[in-house]
Amino acid sequence: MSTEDNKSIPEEEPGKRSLNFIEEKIEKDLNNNKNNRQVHTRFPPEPNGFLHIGHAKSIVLNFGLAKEYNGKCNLRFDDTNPIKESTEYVDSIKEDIHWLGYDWEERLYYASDYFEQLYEMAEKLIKDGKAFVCDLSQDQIAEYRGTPTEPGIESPYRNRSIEENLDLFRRMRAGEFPDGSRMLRAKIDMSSPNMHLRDPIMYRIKRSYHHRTGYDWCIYPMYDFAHGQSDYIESITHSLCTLEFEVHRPLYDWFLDNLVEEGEIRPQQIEFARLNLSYTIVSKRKLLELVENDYVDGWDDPRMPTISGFRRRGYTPDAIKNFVEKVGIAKRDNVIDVALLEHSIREDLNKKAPRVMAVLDPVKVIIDNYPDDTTEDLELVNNPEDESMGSRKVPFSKEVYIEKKDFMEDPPKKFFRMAPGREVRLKGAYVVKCDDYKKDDQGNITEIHCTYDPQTKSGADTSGKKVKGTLHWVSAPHAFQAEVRLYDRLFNDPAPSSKDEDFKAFINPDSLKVFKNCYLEPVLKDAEPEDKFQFQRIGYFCVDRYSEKRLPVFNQTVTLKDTWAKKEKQQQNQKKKG
RNA sequence: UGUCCGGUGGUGUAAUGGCAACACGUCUGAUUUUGGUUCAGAAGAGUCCAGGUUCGAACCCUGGCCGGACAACCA
Repeated sequence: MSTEDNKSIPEEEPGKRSLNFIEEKIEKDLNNNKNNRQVHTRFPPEPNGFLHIGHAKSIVLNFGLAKEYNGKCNLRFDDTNPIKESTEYVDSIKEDIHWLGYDWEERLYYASDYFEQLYEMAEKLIKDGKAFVCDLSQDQIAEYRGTPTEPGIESPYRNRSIEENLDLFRRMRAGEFPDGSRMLRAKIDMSSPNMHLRDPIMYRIKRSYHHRTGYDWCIYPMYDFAHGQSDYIESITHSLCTLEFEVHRPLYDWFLDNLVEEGEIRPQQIEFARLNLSYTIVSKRKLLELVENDYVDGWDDPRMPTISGFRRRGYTPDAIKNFVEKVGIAKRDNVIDVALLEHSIREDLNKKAPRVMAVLDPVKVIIDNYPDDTTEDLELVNNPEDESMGSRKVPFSKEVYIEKKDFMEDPPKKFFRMAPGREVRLKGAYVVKCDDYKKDDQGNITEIHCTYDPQTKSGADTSGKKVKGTLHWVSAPHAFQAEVRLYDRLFNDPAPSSKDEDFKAFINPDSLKVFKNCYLEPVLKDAEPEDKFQFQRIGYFCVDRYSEKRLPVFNQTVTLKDTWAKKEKQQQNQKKKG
């Protein structure tokens, strides 16, 4: 560094993107030969709910950093509160992480694996005079703790002898005292401006079945006494968590100061901002509320911002990972525009999803000059973005269905679709002209009559005709019926959880629309659950996870971008205002 | 009226003492047998404010202002 006199212009390194603040910190540690130049992270979920998009950020960060720096990332379940945790959640979490494409190899751990070691550490602190058994009630504890602006006062039990503390703590473990009657506290500083340092609770008595240790324990460590030491036990070098744990860091360090042995790897906690998404809630507690009160169809409802919800909705792991990478890592509070998520899935599916035709809200079109008993097998490409995806045969006949929305009796001038006297192309087939239509008593269009121009056959057009609009369609006799579910955002408000009102007041009543009589082209009969398609001109769809062959169900992942719909909407809004 | 952490286009993220960049979104236009994709382009911040240091400050210093976190035997 000292010989850097000639200010050489820094070489442009095109492959090197700018580092986020955590990567910078890691590289600094690496340069200082800290932790034997190892990088070891962990993803530490509590198994008390399903993983959501916010966890995806943490997963991508922790596993991604390990990969980037040739290190390892553990999966550790932070299971120190048995009353909220269960193996159902453990299983779902493991499945979601694997689905995203990450692997903890043989490093699957549980904080409950360390209960015995944690207990030993607690005894050590007692013996060192740094922890004591306190008999204060819950209310008294709160009272003695003070407030953020006023210091607390010391517990009358704070100065028990080491022998008495040790005896009492052992008897706590042995089950001699009722739940809540005593606890073990760290002896730190009741007047600290940091609330977390005011003799924090280390252990509480709680008789409850634990999903892994059963009834072996009746005392359980608190998060603060478990997390840092678990990191230490696993030789974690960089312990990443979200901003709300920033105030816990002095306590994290205090325990480590008193427990870490010479020469051992000492983990450091680094905090980053959690991910917030507009129009959605990312809070396990609130998501649980939606599930328990049947606002949604379980944790994996396609409207849920859970990993399993996105999966059922048709999102891909790549889209989620790309999204999270685009969002970045920093320390300021943020709200990500849900449009960025939608952009990520469209970007991915545009490359991967085969195109098919499906009519969601059908109206019949009869091509009067087309022969009665003829079926043509038309060849359509599966994906114009990727020739290697080949092509397929699509049957065409005298009667087809098109979308009701694609016909207007009296269209505005920029409407490029079917209308009386107008010509449009049926995608991959012919140009047809609308001659006539029928209506029922309520004025609904029931039938549209057209003539086709045989010269305009797709790929062999000799007519030289240019038409503005191209419609998707399915041949009526060949179509099969399916249910299609359209999803919209679950909440109407851009920030449903930041208001004084109950977040449930912002639930969008139209977040799910079910179309039961949709007609799909024949290839879709063979589709398997989770298969993904682009329904041309509509959006991306996938076969529902629980779909059955008898009556298949397709979920809309996301719409195609639709500049026509956008213009319509803007005009409507202007009319309302004007 | 405490401690800690943050304030850069509408949103998110860069620039680490040297021309404020990239992505999403928005708006034009072209291409298109998907009103998709693709392509070309535009608008939009002078970096919360005020001082200071410096030839030069988004970046360093001082003081404000604004926002967030913290008072569960939750994590």
